[in-house]
Amino acid sequence: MVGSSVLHQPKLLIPTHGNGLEIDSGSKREQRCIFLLKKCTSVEELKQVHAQILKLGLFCKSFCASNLVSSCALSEWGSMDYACSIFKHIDDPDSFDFNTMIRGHIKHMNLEQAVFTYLEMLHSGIEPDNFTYPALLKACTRLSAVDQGVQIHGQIFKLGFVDDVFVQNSLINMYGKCGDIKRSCVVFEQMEDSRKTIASWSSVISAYASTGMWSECLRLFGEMNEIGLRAEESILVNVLCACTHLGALDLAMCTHGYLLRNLTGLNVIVETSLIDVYMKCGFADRGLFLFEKMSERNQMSYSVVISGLAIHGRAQEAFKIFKQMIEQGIKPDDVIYVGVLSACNHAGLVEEGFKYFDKLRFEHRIQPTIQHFGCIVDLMGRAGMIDEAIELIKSMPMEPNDVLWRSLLSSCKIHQNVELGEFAAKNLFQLNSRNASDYILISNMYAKAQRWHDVSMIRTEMANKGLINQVPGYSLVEVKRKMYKFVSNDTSHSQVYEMLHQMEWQLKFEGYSPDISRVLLDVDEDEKRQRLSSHSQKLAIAFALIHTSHTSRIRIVRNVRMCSDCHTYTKLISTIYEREIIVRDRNRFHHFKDGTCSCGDYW
DNA sequence: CTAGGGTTAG
Repeated sequence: MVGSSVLHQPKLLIPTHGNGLEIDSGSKREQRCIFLLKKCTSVEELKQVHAQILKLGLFCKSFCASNLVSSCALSEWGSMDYACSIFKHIDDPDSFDFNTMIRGHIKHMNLEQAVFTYLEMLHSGIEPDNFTYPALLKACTRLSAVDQGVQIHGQIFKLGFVDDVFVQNSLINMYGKCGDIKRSCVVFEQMEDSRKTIASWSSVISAYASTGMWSECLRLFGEMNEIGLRAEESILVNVLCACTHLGALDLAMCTHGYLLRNLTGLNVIVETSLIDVYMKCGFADRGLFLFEKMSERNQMSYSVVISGLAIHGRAQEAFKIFKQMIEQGIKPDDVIYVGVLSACNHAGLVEEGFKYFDKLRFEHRIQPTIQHFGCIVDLMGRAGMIDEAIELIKSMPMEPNDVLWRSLLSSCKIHQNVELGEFAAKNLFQLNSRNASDYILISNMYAKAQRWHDVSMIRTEMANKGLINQVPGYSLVEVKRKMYKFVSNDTSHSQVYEMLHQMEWQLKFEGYSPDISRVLLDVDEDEKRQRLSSHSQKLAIAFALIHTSHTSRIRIVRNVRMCSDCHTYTKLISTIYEREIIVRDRNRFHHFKDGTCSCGDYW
């Protein structure tokens, strides 16, 4: 390395002999020192410059010591131990020196040390300045210590740094990362638009993203564009993430285009986000295509592809890529195993599920999480191995959660095992579920077993708990880059009902009759039929049929699982209207085409 | 004549 060979000959850098020293003016020598410090690429080199600074008696002059500390504490190659030892020798450290040390500790994740240094600073009578607070707030962010953050916010007020734009950005970010979206927003709203920097937008958008407020995230992104600010990479990654969760494929594609037009190359994070968004918005082939031509892949990239294929029910491909990953020397972690096991799940591959569950524990020595157990319990239950599933639940090192009991209940419904279904339901309700769909599940079980008395008991219980007419289900559909939301019995789009009517006529010709036996409401048959026909998914499909071109695919995102009537209905619609309909429900994708569904009616 | 502040994926 050029740098180090030069440093082995100190006299070339700082003339310590002959006239060199006397001729150079003092300021020049100090500037030379600072210049050298900037050029250091290792602690070893820094030590040599340090030695020369001491030898020349420059330590106490013109920020030499400060520069030594900052170079050592903040560089990629830095060492906090060494930085501390230099820092100790500074007789009268100023706020800059303390700030540097605090930032160094944070960079090296010694967060307690950072706070300690801050206290030391106060103790020495050095006033914190507007550079101190962003650093401290960063420490709070890392520690998720919102209470301390609030305290610091108070001090910022007192000391009058509250109008500093960097301090404000740090506050927005800190509150956001600590999950206090409200406070985060308050700081953001208090800034004048003209003073908001790209960092302010970035912080608030990522705050919304980390809280899962995806629509808000996109709304702010839109506002930012209106102001005329150009989005940067990290914001676009958050936007993609929002698209993933909302199923906004068109917007994701625009964002992809924007990235290609405005950046010279896409890094791993951006590429991984793109793959994820395509996979989870029902465009698996494009996600796969991007994955294949990635130049650099990491654990995350494999993870999104595997879990993406899983929700599309493409288990064999997921297994293949999992194998490739291991061959590449990338270790699977617990999240990737959730992907692999859920691939087994969505395809009903019981043997493979057991195989991977063993591999996870015994080959890769990962502690199974409740999600892994959840996959296996679901797999067993749906294969009819309900007793075995219960044994597994009993053997778990952790308490079973609602997801597990719900899955078991649903398996009992499928296999008509009312006795164990009641057991599962009892456990589920002990976890204080106020989920109307859970009651519907158990009532469906009774209905299937023709136990009408129990059905009505459940109905009464629901009414007592105020769960009737709760409308939890919705369907989102994207038309011309906007997401439209439908809930059951939505009357806000009158056109849709005309369309539905027309669709029903066509469906009748195909031999469809609505399955009203599971509608739990205490209403007459006509009303039941009416309720069923206005399920949100049907409304969304009708809306899309009206407003999109005949050749385009219809994509729907749901927050709950599909009812079997909607499933049958959608299969038929895909034939009658010759449209591909892709529905993402809470669990997975259903790809309807020519009267069949990619899930093979197993879901 | 000094250095330093926000942010990106399962």
